[in-house]
Order: sequence, then C-alpha cells, then structure tokens
Amino acid sequence: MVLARMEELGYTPNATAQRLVTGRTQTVLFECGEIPSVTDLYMLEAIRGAQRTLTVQQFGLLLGSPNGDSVGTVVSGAVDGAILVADDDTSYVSGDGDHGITQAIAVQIAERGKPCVVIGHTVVPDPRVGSVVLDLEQGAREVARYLVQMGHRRIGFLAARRAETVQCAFRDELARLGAPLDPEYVIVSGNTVEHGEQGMQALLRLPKPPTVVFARNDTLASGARRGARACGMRVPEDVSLVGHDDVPFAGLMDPPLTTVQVNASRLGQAAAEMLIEMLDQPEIAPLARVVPTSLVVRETVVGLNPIQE
Amino acid sequence: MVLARMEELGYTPNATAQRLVTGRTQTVLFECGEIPSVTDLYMLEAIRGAQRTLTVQQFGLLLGSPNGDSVGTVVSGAVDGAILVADDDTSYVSGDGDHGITQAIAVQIAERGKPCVVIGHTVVPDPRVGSVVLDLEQGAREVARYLVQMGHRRIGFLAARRAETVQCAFRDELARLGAPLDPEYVIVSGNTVEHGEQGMQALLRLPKPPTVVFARNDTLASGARRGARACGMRVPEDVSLVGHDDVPFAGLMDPPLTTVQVNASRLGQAAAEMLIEMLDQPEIAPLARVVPTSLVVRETVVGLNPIQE
DNA sequence: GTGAAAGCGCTAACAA
DNA sequence: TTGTTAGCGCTTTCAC
Repeated sequence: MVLARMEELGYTPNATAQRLVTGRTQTVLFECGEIPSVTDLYMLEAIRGAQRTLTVQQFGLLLGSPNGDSVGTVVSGAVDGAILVADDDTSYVSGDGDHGITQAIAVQIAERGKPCVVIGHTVVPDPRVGSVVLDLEQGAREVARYLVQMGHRRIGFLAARRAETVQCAFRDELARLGAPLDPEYVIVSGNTVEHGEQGMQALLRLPKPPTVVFARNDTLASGARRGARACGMRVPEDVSLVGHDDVPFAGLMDPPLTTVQVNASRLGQAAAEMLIEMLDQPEIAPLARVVPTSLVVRETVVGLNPIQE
Repeated sequence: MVLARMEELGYTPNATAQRLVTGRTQTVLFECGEIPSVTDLYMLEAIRGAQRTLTVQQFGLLLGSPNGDSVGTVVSGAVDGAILVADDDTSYVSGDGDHGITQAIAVQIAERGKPCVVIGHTVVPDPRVGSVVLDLEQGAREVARYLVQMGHRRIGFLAARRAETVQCAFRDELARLGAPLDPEYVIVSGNTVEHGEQGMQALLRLPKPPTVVFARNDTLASGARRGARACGMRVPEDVSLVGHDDVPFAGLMDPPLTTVQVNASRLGQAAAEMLIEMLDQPEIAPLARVVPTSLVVRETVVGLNPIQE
C-alpha cells in the first residue's frame, strides 16, 4: 500500500545512500590513459564492448581521466573495480621488471583488495589481477605466412616505438619460413602519418627496395601509402602494403587496406565479464583470456611472380 | 597529529559516505545514445573535451549506456547532472513539437530540478536546460559561397535522413547567390559508404552531371569518391567533392578531402563548463552557447573555368 | 587541537 | 504486511 503511493509520487531511492549501505556502487572504472592518436580509435569500441556487458549486469561505466587518480578512485570505493588498458606492448621483449605503469597501478589496486583487470598484450604476473590479452603474435605470424606465400621476399617493416611484440613475432615467423627480415628493411619511428610517410620513402630509396611493407598500425600505413605516392610508386602495383589494427578508415582507403584486425569490442567485453566474475567470487583467481587477431585481406597486396628477384 | 597518522597508514576516505553527507557526487552523466556509425567518431572527441574540463573541476564522467535510464540515473542522485548529445538535427526543419527524444529526456531531468545540458543543433526551448549548439548553417553556407566562387553552378548534394539543417542552409545560401540547388541534384539516402557510392553514381549518370558534390558527412563523401571512381571519374579532376564533419580520416584520404570542420572537443568542453556553472549557481538560467563550423579547404575541389557550361 | 554527537537516506534484521 | 531499530562512513557543529 505504502509502496504503491511512493511510485505514484514518483519516488526514486537515493543511489548514494543505497551504495553506502550495500557496499556496492555498481560502477566500474574504465581507464584507457591518453586515448591514443585520433586515428587509433578502436579504443572507443573497447569501451562500448565493455559498456554493453556492464549495462546488462546493471553496472555503470566511469570513464577514467588521463590525469586522474585511478588507484584513488578505486580505493575510495567510488567504483567496485577497474578495467585498465595497458598503453604499450613492450613487455614481450623487455622481458622482466618494467611492464609499464598500467600494470603497476593494477597491482596497487589488487593489493587494496579491489578487483581489477588489465587489457593488454601480456598476462599480468600478479594472480590477483585479471588479464585480457590481445594475441598480437597470431596476426603478425599470419601476415608473415601470407606475404611469403604471395611470393614476397624483400619485406619491409615500419615499426613503432614501444610496440615490439608484432615485430618480434613477425620476424620470428619470417625466419621460420626461410625468409628472414633484413634489418635494413626495418624502420623504427613514431606513430604518426608523417612517420609512415618518411619511413616508406626511406625504404623506397634503398637500392633494392622492399616489395611489400608491413606497418605496425594503420596510421603508419596511411602515411606509407602517401609516401609511396610521393615517390611515384603505386600501391599495390609497385609496392604492397599491410597495416595493423583495422581501424574504421582502413576499409575506406583507396584501395582498401589489407590489415590485421583487432576485435576491440571483444577485448572490452571480455574484460567486463571477467571483472564481474571477480566481483561475484572474490576468492577465485581469474583465468586470463586471450582475444585473437587475424589478417583481413583486402586490396593492397599483390602476388609476386616468383621469378622476380 | 591524528591526521598525520592516517596518511601514513594509507587511509582513504570512503567516497560514497562523503557523497551521502555532502549531497554531491562530483560525477556527471555523459549520454550519447547509440554511438553513431564507426566513421562518425567525433563523439569520442566530444567526450574527451568534456572530460578534460570535468577532470580539472574534480568531476568524474559516467558514460551513459544506449539502453540505460538517463533520467533514473540523474534523479537517483547517482550523478549531479547530465550532458546529453542529441541524436539528430531534424528540429530545424520540422519546426515544432518533436525535437527528438533527447530533448524530452532533458526536460524530464530539468523538471526534477537537476541540471542538464544538451549538445545539439537547436536551442532547447526549456530555459532550465542548457544548450550547446553546433552551428551547422555556418559551415553549409560557407561551402555554398566557396563553391560558387570557384565557379561551380551544377551542384549536387548527398543528403542523409534526419539531417536537414545543412541541406536547408546550403540550399538557402545557394539561392541567395543566384545559383539555386536543382532538386534533381539532391539525393537523400542513409549514412553509409554504400549510400554515398550509389548516390554519386546516380548523380554522375545524369545527362548533365553536377561538377561538384557536397556530401552531408565524410562517410558519404568517402563512398561518393569510390562511386566516382567506379564511373571512371577522378576526384577532383572530373568531379569535385566536399564532405562534412572532418573526421580523422578525411585528411588522410587521397587526395585529402575538403570538408566542414566540426570542433567536437569544444562541444564537449562547452557543455561541461555550462553544467558546472549550473551546478554552482542553480538559480541562474544558462545562456546557450554556439560552436561554429567552418570549411577546411584541402584538395578535392577544383576551380571551374566560368566559360564551361 | 581534539572529542562527542547528530544526521545524510537508505537497507537489513527483527518485532509486532 | 507494516513499524522499529541499528548501522553504513563520513562531515558538520558544538563543546571542551
């Protein structure tokens, strides 16, 4: 009776008071540091992926601020847990110790007894923090196999600093296939269009330029294509090109870019699911989940006549 | 003395309890409905723009879910106020009544005495809700003047449903300049690359095809360029092209797309500033703010010899 | 500077 | 079904 009246009057319980007494905020922090360069927008998809799952489970998503205090936010109980996006993939090669600031933050949160999962390229060593790992090696190796199969032998690589996983796997697979990556064909630079442009030009000016270039991300690839054009070379007729990340504009490029797909939405979704499990069963250590990457063949790679050398 | 100890021990006050007693959550809801098609990613910039301002003012940003209950979230006191992104710009032409669901939600929130600002294309009639308005007319008129000045007279327009503001302003300015838009040159369709492709092809198959096509957004423009190519026409040599929105890939297209810039980040920033003002001074009705749009000339429009007809 | 007490708006447990 | 009570962890006020 009384409750019916409340509804009539448009009563809404106060969420803060509810939270205080239940000890649950039904909110999770999603922290992605600096959102990367504008073209690396797949972060948005990760957010949406997480959001979808969270919404179904009645959770809200608090977007972390680049300058914000993630640990404080979690420890203060403003949220029930956190999803952190690691900002690099150095860990594969650096081997020990420094796995970046994201992991450090994650561990701090875990130490305070709060659930936390990081989306990254390596499993976080601490068993208390959950890991959703993007298997970059898979896509990189697939690219290697594809290029060799298409007859390419002089293969260029446009690397980006702090992103060695792809390069290592690519190099490794190429070696396995008997077509080792020539160090001369590897250009390490930043992440911008301009870097891609210059990198490609440098490669093309070599006495024996590569027949295909694999760029660590689509932004670089986009610059590379421009660089090729500046050298009077067409893609893919004169030089083939492969990108990485499959950002929205990759398929819109002209011709559409062959690239490695990263299913960012699944990354976010998996992280959200894992976090909620951790919330429900705090005692049970979460199992790392890995999300695959795969090659999307479009139109920027041509087959090479094996005779050419 | 005692307080010093607390810090040493790593004490962090409970945010929920703080909120309960202060009546402030220091959090605002950012609701952008369905994030539009992947290429219309400027939403992310708007979020970041808002976020920057909010962070400085010590506010958190709760990201609204497409299926979430915005009104409930605000009314329950889970957040201090809301920023809503309107999902269309029909209101300009529809004139009365239905200004979309976003405005309806905004009014509901305002009625419950909570601050709320909507980012859109029209000022919300209700004085209690703040408005940040994107001045689409400005950019559209600038395009009209530019094209006429470049000697174009046969001008095509690729429209998108639920987005009449640009079209109306464009048409109006063209008429003012004595180069009225021929209805035959206006194609209304959806928002996808495919729509743009087909629209451009339809236009190009006309006995007297337009010499330039203005597409309502860059996705459409991207499709249009593809469509032109399919007809054996080059952009801009055979047909000029103008886009709208200046999404990240617009400048990366080949050749770089001339388009209308929408400073999404300022949209978000202005909204956040306004909301905070409303929070500080609830009694004073907020003044609508308008954010301009402007033409970015790149390389997809060529001047026409006035003799040509 | 420190201590004590009230109360923010709810939920949970128990009593009627 | 309904009423009562005791907190959740803090801030604020007032007293010491």
